[in-house]
Amino acid sequence: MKERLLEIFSRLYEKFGPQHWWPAETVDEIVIGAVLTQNTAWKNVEKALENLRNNGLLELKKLSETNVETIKELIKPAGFFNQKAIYLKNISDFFVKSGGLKELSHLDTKTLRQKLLNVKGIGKETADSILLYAFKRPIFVVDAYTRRLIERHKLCDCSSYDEVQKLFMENLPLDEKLFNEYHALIVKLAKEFCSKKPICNGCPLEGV
DNA sequence: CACCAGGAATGTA
DNA sequence: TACATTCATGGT
Repeated sequence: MKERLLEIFSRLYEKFGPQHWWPAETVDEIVIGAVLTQNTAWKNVEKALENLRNNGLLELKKLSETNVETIKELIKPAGFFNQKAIYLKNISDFFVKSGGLKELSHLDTKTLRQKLLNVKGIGKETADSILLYAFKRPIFVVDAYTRRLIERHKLCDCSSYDEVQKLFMENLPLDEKLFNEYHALIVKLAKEFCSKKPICNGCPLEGV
């Protein structure tokens, strides 16, 4: 299994090259983007991020001081704006009251993950995205694409988030750089080949 | 027109 | 634990 997972990574990396994730200028932007992209095309998230940037609100501390209605209007392009505006307030308040990135960085990964999951609006995937891309922790992010990959290539019969995550984390070195590229490459693969079609045409993973 | 996108919360059984 | 429903804009 270790060899198969590494072979898949190699093929994707050779085909697409480094993805340079997370596409953001600051850590705050990563956290905000992670919430906005929940079940939403990244293209729409970029519009919402740009609206926040143009209003000087692309910072967690700023958002914690902004009323929800204002945030709703600015993030509308990203969809689910009524919920996400509240979610952004929740995660912003959490960061502020916790002393910001610097203080939270002192916590071990398990503790930090649990604290993030306690924030309403932050589920497993969003929490792990923040841990991996904002805090640089070696956590594997599992998304819908990852599950399709597992299913189509019959890597295991697991389906739950935790089971799929364990599959990768117990069969790969716990390397933040590796997990960063791996997840980004799976998203890239899905966008290029397997988004809607059940079978990839010209998919770089043929025969794996 | 239908379907999907870098999910999560809530309710039901 | 395992599903079903709801949330909402914008691209294909």
